[in-house]
Amino acid sequence: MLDDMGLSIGQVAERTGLSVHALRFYEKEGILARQVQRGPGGRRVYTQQDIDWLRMCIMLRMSGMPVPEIRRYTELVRQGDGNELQRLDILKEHQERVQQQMVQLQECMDLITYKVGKYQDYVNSIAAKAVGQ
Amino acid sequence: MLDDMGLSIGQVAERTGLSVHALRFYEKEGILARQVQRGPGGRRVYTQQDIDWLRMCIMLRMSGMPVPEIRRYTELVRQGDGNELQRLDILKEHQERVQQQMVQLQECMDLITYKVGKYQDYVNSIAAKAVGQ
DNA sequence: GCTTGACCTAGAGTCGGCTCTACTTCGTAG
DNA sequence: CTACGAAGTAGAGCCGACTCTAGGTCAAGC
Repeated sequence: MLDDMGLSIGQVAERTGLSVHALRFYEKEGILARQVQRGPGGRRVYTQQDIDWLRMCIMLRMSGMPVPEIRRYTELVRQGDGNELQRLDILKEHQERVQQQMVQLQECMDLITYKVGKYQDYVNSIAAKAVGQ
Repeated sequence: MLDDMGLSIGQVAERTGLSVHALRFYEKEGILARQVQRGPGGRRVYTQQDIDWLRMCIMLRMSGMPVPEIRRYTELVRQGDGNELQRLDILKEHQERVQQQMVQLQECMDLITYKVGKYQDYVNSIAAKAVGQ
């Protein structure tokens, strides 16, 4: 174990649900807001801030933002103040896509629910017949 | 052009938004409810029913059902009456997954909306300052 | 002093879902 | 008759996002 501010890659994996492989992959892909510190033996030492950032990245990924776009966003954040408008653009664009995704998903859900209803009725009617015999 | 009940693969591609490649791929994967008919020269001839089925498959795919599971469902339908309970199970399970997906997506949306709001405020405040100068 | 386990790197492999290539066969238009 | 376009087949290739392998370092415990 490391001191209370420093977490090993294994601990971060536990806390975020990502695999250690994925964590190294994300770092290589440049989607960590700050350079990960290294401890003795070249081991990665993560902070709570890294975890917070990762959790946001996980949200972005879950909602379908591709890794390269997360990288672009990360780079803006790394560059510091002055590019908030660009960050906002990326987020708004993604928001739009997520919105569309949700609409689509709802349409699918409606169809599935309709079919489930139909099959349920049918199955029930068969069961009723069997009982009524 | 074929007579009014028969559609070529190109026409089906247009009508469904799938590529002709995807249509052949779907057929090879066994996710067409009925064997596609063949016309002169071995060309595929689709019916309106095929299109309807494809549209449903598209919905299932869009909502994340993997091809092998669509195939399982398709096989049940092809087998005909008597397995409605199994079909219902597949649909219900998928419904559950879609439901979870929607919840997750909503969570992501909430975070994104929160961030967009924050950045918007910030950007507005900068703009206001610039005007006020 | 040897094993174990968590970590390191570089790079190869996997998986799903198409997408594309190469080559052939038609039917129609010029 | 030649060319074109749309179709056919079999199978290779691609892309994204991991995931895993091989081979190595190092500290702690037996």
